Amino acid sequence: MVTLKEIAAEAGVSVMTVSNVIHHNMTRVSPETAERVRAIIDKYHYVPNMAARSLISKASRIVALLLPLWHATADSLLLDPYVGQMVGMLETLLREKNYYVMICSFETVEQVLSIQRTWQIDGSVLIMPHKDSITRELVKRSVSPLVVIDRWFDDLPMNSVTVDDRKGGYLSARHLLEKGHRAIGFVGPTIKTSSVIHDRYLGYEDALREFGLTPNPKWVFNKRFHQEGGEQTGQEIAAMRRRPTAVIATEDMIACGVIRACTEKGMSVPQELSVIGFDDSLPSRLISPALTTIAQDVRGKAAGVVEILMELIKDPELTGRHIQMDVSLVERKSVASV
Amino acid sequence: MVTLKEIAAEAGVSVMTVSNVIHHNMTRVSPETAERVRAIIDKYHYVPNMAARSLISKASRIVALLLPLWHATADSLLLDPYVGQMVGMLETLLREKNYYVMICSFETVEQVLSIQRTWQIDGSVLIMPHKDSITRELVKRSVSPLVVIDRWFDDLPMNSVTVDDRKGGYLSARHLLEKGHRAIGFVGPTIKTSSVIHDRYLGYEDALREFGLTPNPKWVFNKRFHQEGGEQTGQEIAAMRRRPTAVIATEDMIACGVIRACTEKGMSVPQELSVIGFDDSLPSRLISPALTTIAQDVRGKAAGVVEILMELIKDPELTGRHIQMDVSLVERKSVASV
DNA sequence: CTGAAAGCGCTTACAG
DNA sequence: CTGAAAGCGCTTACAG
Repeated sequence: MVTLKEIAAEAGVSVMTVSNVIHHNMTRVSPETAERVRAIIDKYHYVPNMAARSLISKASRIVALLLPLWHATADSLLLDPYVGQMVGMLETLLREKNYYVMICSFETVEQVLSIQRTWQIDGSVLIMPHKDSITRELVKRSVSPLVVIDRWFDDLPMNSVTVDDRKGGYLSARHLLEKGHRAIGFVGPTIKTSSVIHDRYLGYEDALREFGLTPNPKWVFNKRFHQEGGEQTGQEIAAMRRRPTAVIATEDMIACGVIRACTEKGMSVPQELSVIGFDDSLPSRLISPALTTIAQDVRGKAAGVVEILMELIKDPELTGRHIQMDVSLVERKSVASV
Repeated sequence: MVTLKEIAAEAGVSVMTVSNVIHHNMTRVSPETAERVRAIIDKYHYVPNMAARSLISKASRIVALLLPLWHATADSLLLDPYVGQMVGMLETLLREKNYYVMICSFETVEQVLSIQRTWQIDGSVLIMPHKDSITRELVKRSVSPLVVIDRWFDDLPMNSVTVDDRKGGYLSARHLLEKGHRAIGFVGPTIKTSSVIHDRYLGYEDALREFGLTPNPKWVFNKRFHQEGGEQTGQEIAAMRRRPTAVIATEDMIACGVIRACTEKGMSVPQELSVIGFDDSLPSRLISPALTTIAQDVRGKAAGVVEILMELIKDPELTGRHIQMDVSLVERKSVASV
């Protein structure tokens, strides 16, 4: 590894001068010296030692992407196509801003704080917050600027990018209502623990109310995650005497599971059961019938996160930044008219 | 941030002594002193400054996961479910070994070298190598121990974890032959640039040969990536006068695309066209019919990568470590007998 | 068992 | 325009 000192020696100047050339402080170096130094820098492909810089600046140019370890899924959150997409987008955008990206799965807030302090992390992004209690604690205790994705608490000073979940729930339910459905179910994880799911449920209620309806509790399926949860629900629906004619799912994977299970039980989708997903993730275009779903702008969300993060890094006192992204219905083939 | 110096001051000892306590050099500290120091360390939740450590040790405890930017897909490789899974597994395993994980998408080898040097990266993993030429250059020039996934060059000193691709190709073709198929196509990206695809193709040839057959060039579809490539191919197949009765794809997403396009053109899968994928990734269980595919042990691969990496970090002179993982056929519903 | 000194590679005031 | 000095937080020999 070539160091500033060696470059300085070869150029016959002080390390200070080399440093000034690197930082383009050209008022402090004569053009001739600068050029001579620059040639040597290029010759050795000199790159600065980030550890040394970090030690002085008390910063690191590292952004930590925080991924809660979810006990329900033994494996990393990165298995989720939405998470993969989000991480990929964030990495791309952050690299453009000359930040490095560390991925950190974690179980406890203490672990996060350790990482933030040991590396003097410049900024953190919480992706797929699981339990609200942990998210709240992290918001309060994070020692680096933090942007939370998909969660917002009114009563806490925080920074966040969310999606209009209530509108998402509303749009999907209304779409079904307009197609003539009246028996509309709701499939998702427990409503209690997550405000996101709760908001989508509220939107679903809103739409029903507009048509003078209320949710039928028998058709509200909770505590169901991912594909397995969807399949379980699909089997239950297939076995019902009085079935819903349509369901909305809080996640594409759940919708896929419902469709698979119902299809296997001999029901036809969408003729006998219409299904709407949420996320517009990869699988929604892969399955047949292609899934009608609520699309969120992942690239836009990532851009919002990076924008807020850059502001926070400049001014850590800032707080209360909240970007709420719009959602839209993507009509494909999993909904029929009645 | 609490520093060693502050801890030392409060304990009334030298920084050296605190350092020894932290590193469990208990022969160099009296038990009483150690305990007193430890209490203060705990009280302040002291964590070492990695930048300072890195500066001295010329190491970083950072492993870089290198993701080539593939121009075909504008977005990051992390969109690929296999990549997400691999990154997630590697992160989990590396964290257990007290390494931190940086994700680095890159276009040029120079970019990788810069990152490795600027952070004094301890080890690197190349995921989803795209062009063999870039992979070879990286193998030659990497300034940190490098493990390549899914690619091996006999003529280069390198370290790698691969999958028995030839066997994978063989298994899928033989499965179809045993089900009575004789008109078997092959769908994948260009064979030329990638040894992986080439090996799968060779395995496909092997199986055909056992049955006295040779590939029909009209049914070998190249230059096709991901779902779009699959759909394109599916449309071509649907439009053919003489169609294959089955195809093997080099990637689940391609298989999904073929199935979708053929289904939309009114063909039924598997009755009119049997399809086998490769990877056993998420979508294979999501689509209907569920995809028969070649499964690879991603967790095992990740474990192999970490194992080799740890050896290399201990002894950078080591080379030629190559783990080849077995593959197996996962039978689901996308293959019919003729 | 304990500590003073030197130094990792860089930047930040401060002098000239 | 250029440089000598101090110091970021830690560890590594070396003394006592």
